[in-house]
Amino acid sequence: MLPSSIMHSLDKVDLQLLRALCTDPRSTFVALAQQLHLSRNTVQARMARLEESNAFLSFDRRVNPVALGYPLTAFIEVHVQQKRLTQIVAELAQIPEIVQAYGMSGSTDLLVRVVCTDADDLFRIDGTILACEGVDRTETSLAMGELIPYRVTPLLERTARRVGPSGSTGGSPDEVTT
Amino acid sequence: MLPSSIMHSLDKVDLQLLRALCTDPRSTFVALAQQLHLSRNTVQARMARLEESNAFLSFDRRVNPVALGYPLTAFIEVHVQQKRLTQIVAELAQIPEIVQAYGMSGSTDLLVRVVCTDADDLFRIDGTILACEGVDRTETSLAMGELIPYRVTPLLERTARRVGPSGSTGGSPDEVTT
DNA sequence: AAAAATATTGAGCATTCTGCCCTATTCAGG
DNA sequence: CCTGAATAGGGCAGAATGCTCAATATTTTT
Repeated sequence: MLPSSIMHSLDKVDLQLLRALCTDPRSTFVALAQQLHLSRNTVQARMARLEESNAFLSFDRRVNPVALGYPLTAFIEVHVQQKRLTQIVAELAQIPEIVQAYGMSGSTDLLVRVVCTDADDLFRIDGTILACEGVDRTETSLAMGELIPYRVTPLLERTARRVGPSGSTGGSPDEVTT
Repeated sequence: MLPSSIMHSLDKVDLQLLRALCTDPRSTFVALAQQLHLSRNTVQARMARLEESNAFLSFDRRVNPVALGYPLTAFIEVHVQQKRLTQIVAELAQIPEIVQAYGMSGSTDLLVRVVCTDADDLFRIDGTILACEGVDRTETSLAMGELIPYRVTPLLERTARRVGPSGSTGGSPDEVTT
């Protein structure tokens, strides 16, 4: 579930902090303060606020599955009987190789992200998914490579440019002008 | 591109470290050492080794796009003229809302992950993608919700159980027995 | 099996960082 | 203008870090 605690909007300082952390995730508060010409107390307060407002997702996302021995990533579209959706999700959550699942609009019910050791492993996992009661059909696509690695820094930089000195991302970024 | 520097396999201690970091990403080395009954130096050496071997992906992945003002996530299957794939990817990388793109097997050429502010924004981004020379067709699916939030901890825990006291994940995890 | 290489341990030191407190100033909203 | 929130800068004690070192344990190689 998406967090429901986004209680404040991010201003330029927040964005700069996030950007700096993307550059060096182990930055100390002191270093961040120097880099951004802020007081250390401010960095501390801002970071606490970002934590509280769920600006940071889980550390899991930084763990490279390849390093764990799971070099393959696949996306499985899962077509289900709607009335059993909740149970199915609970069952899928018991499969460790399923690292994420979205409920989707349109003709796909679930988009399931899977990591696996090899093609046979993928086939096995697919079978496990299909064995769940209420799962009608799956369509598997193997990711051959991450051509654009996950990044938000272009967004951070653009949004920071747009909001100006002390503005915030309240509402839609596109509504904010410099 | 996937990192090509996975030069060593993770043993149980590495996995436990990663697991502990998933629980508390701001853990100090001292705290980790106490928690795992290790010497602080060992934690330090292990963390350095994990860093060097690309066990950690970018911090970007921890930044919640919702907090940035991008509450919607969508997956766009992009069908392209193969010979222009490289140029297309370069062009797609110029679009900040595209946060990730996989080259896929099968009938889908690219799976593009997009964050956006609303449905109109998504429609606009889709148009931008379609405007790239060599892009034939797109199919957009809107993620309605993250039913299983991204997690690797079940994998970490299972692999740690499997490898025993000092084993490692060299090769396929399924080949390792306790 | 023995030797060599590597990893771990625990101790230590100087430096830096953190959590927290405090007061003064600035900023933003009514 | 007033008020509350945020920022700044200073401070303190304790904790953490980066690094060194020698001894020990473990793993790998011969």
